[in-house]
Amino acid sequence: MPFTSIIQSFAIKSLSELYQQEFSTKDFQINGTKPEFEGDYTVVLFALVKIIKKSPEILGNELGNLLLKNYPDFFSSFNVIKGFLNLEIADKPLTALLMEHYQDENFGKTSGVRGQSGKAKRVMVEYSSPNTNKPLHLGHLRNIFLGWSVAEILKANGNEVIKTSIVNDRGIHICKSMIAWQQFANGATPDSTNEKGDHLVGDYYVKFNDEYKKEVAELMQSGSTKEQAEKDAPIMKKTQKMLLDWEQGNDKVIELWKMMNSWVYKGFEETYQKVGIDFDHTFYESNTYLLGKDFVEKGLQKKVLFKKEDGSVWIDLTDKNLDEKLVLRGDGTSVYITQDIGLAIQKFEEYHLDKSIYVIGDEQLYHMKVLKEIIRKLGMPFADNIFHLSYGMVELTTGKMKSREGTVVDADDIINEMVATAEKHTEELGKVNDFSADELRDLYETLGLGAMKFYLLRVDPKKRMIFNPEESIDFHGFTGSFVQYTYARIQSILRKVGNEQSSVISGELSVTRLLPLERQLIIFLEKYSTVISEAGEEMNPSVIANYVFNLAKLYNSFYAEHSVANAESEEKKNLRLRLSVMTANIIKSGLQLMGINVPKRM
RNA sequence: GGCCCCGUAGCUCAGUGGAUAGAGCAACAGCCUUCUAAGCUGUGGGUCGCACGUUCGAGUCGUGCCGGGGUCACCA
Repeated sequence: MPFTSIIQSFAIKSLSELYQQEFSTKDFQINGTKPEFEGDYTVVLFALVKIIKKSPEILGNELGNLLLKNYPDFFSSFNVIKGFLNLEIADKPLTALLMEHYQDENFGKTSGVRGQSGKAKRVMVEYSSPNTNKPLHLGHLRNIFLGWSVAEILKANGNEVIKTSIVNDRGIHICKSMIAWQQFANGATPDSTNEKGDHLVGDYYVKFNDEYKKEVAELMQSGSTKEQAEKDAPIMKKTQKMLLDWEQGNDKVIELWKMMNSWVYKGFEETYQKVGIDFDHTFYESNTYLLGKDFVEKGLQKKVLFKKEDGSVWIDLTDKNLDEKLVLRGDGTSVYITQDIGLAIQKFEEYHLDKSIYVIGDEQLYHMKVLKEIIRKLGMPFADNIFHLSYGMVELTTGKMKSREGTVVDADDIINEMVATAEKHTEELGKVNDFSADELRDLYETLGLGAMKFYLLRVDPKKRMIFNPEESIDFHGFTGSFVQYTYARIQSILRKVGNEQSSVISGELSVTRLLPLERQLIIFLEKYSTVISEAGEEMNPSVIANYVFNLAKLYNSFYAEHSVANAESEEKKNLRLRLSVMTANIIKSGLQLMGINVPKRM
């Protein structure tokens, strides 16, 4: 049980003893004590004043005295300032915590499935969800790292998690790349051009738009209106024809489609592997896009949906401030939301989910609200367990990224750049000159990817972020590298004392008096379980990023102040070694929840 | 225009209704013959967009306004 919960239950018991009535956790709160005051935890007394009708000073002193008397092993002292009862934890529970958990690599995590208090047990997290007409960019990376990390955090909270992606592999935009390739590529393939497949296909998507613009301009010059020109442009007509051919299963078109998509998948897979993320299952839109139609039929029967004269089907959500929304075209073909309805339901039915999470940008908030509302109106009991984990767009200092205009930060480019920057920094410092080529490559990737993932995850997901391509991502300060560096430092100490495996630190802890930085560190380490559950509750990896950074900072202060290997006594050395091992374990564990590895040396 | 999100130091961001609002970057001043200086210590820098309101107490909650963004397609 976390310290705050322990203190809370102690306080409840002592309060009941003092004032002969029942108290609950809602009657008062426990905070960490502000650094400028003496103590570790603070009971905020104001709320109790109303219940007990005594001044905060009297109340605080009565409670403090009784807590000290009832739990002399747990508390060592207290003070009351204004409405705050500050409690200092005794050294004993702190050293006991250290003894018990310093080697525990799963400290703070919940093992097994958690069943209490209605928490979801079986959770699907959908992320990445790319289109197959262009390569991944920086915005996708935010999505991917966020989704992957949230999945790991939910696992650490005791949930069973299924990671999925839906690949948008059909539709007019795919046909654009295909047409442009037919027209301009002269049969170029990834092999013949030595280009990554997703980039090759993306090039022809851009090429399509160039050509399209050109044709529209020409038509307008010979007298067409803009609107008419956009309809008449030959390349657009060919593309629309191709989409129809695809839907009718035209062999040649399907063959081309399969070939180009396979290039893209190979390219995506390469990128996923490089950044170390994975999926348990992948859905393809070409398999799911017809799914929703049955439910539209059902909705019509139930009178949840209605048909207009032209045959198009709609849902009226004006009561929810969401307007009317089209769910099926007049010609009976699906729109975006039709297939989403089908897949959303299929997910729950096939996987028996307790919760279905979609990691999608906040531009689709409206869409996801509508989706949820439609499913609710269709009478599906799980509608409330659909959760849109929305995140802000990544923008550039020069404005939005637009793949059609080529103003995107390409995922592969930025990854390579980060790894290269890590290499440059490492060479300048010259601390690992004895590493083999393989070890160096691993280290550069650990550092480069670590910096990038930390950068994208350290901010609250719902905030949009602005990336300046001129300034590369930092390796100092509030960064992945800083945290990794702290880990490497600790490994260095352990190597020095011959305990690299961290398993042969011996001796009981008999230290009677902890120094301020030592106790601060232990108390901070203890918070880790609370941090994991908060991150899970909020589905927010930045909670972990902030914690792990502050832990590293605290350890570095401790490191500068006190020697571990040459401590003033054997007892102190023992204590500090354990403290270091536990810090390293938690850094490693926390970074792993963000998909970041730790280096032994850097 | 309707609905949704954001507004905290020069910049990027933290801050479960609680004490004198905190980090990082940038600037300045110190610290490597002692466990990795990708580090540590210190200094300067704030009308928490504005105004009312709720409360013992508001950066945090409510209402209104101002500024920025998103969205409201028979696109995906």
